Amino acid sequence: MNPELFSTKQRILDAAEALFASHGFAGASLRQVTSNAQVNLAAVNYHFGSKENLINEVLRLRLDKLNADRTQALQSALAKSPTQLEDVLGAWIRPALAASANEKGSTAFVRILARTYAEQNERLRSFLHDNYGHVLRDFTTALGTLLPHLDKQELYWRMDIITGALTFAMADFGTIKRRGASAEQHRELTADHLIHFAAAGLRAE
Amino acid sequence: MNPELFSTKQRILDAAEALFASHGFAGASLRQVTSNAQVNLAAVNYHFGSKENLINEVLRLRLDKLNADRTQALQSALAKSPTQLEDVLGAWIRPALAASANEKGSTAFVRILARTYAEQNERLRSFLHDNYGHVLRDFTTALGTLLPHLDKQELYWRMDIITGALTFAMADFGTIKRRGASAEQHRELTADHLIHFAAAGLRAE
DNA sequence: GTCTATATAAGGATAGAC
DNA sequence: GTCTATCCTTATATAGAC
Repeated sequence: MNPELFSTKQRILDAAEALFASHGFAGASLRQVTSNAQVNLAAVNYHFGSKENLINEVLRLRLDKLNADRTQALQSALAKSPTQLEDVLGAWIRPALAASANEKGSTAFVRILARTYAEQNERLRSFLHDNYGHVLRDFTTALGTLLPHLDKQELYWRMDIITGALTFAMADFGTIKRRGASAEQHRELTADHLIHFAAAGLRAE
Repeated sequence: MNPELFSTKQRILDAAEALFASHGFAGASLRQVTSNAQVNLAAVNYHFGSKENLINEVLRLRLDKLNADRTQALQSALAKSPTQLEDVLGAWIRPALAASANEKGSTAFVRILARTYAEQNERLRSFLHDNYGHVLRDFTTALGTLLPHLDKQELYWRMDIITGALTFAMADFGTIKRRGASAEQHRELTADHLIHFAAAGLRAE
């Protein structure tokens, strides 16, 4: 439980996150991971038991934080009176985009997240559902009071659309070039565009 | 060049598409592919040369068709007078969703497509760009004449958002349950929701 | 074109010394 | 907790018979 930043365990997590992001879970070998982490191959099994366990740990750490950030942002948005649609959307969108800039400024985690959807791995999917399910419900409830003309089913449809666009944007999959903007500026711009677009889509009859 | 449906080559392509979709490029082995295709292991190298070539073939076949379908649908939308925003959006969205229902009714190809984005593999990325680049330009140009209040940069932003949501929907990543609807009905419903949402987002100031 | 058999490499995991 | 060495499996690819 020692939170030192450069422990063997932490170095493995960092290296695994980067490699999983760029090569996928199956495409990144434990040999690559331990080599990049500059630890011994056997250390993975010692600290995590198996590769699959390592994958779960990498995801869990990031998801816990994203969930907490979103929940807190939602509470802030709801505390304001009157609550603005754009603020609720921002509470959903901005923490997710911020997660794309971890302490190393990489987009590792979010590419992993997008990849997790693509994996269609049932274990990972239910893992995500367990982590995200109640947060999505809270947001949809909040949106429902702001958009009384939409029934619950319609709200879920639109949140699905928004989350799809967001996930795509998180992983920087788009074709938009950053030009001169810094990563932070680009992220701000992306969030603004997403919120603006999504708000219009949600307000549609 | 024999287009018989059950040739060794075709069976390999079909099996590869299904397995790549469910396990990823790295996660699906040629042994699995040839086993499912009920052909000999060596047949892959005989017909495709290497695994990477097989991957490219699987993608290329589907992309060629999607490109052609989108281009034709765009021309139909532009032929109508006056051209409707919803029609142009439909020409972008519907062929993509239709591609998710190949002759076997599976969603294999689109999961592969989503996965390709996630792979961040430069070879695959440029492959996609070469196949999609000019089609995206044509659509953006068409949208520009319908939405004169948006400059080109803004149009690309919004197309990025729409395409993100679409890619997500293609792969059926969302949380929406189909309930009683058939796959076809669900696809129609998804297209309608996407077009409706996207049109509102595009029309926003 | 399709097969068997195999070369060769890389992968996950573990045993056991330190 | 960390190392070396190694087991065992799986992988891609190819050689050569048919």
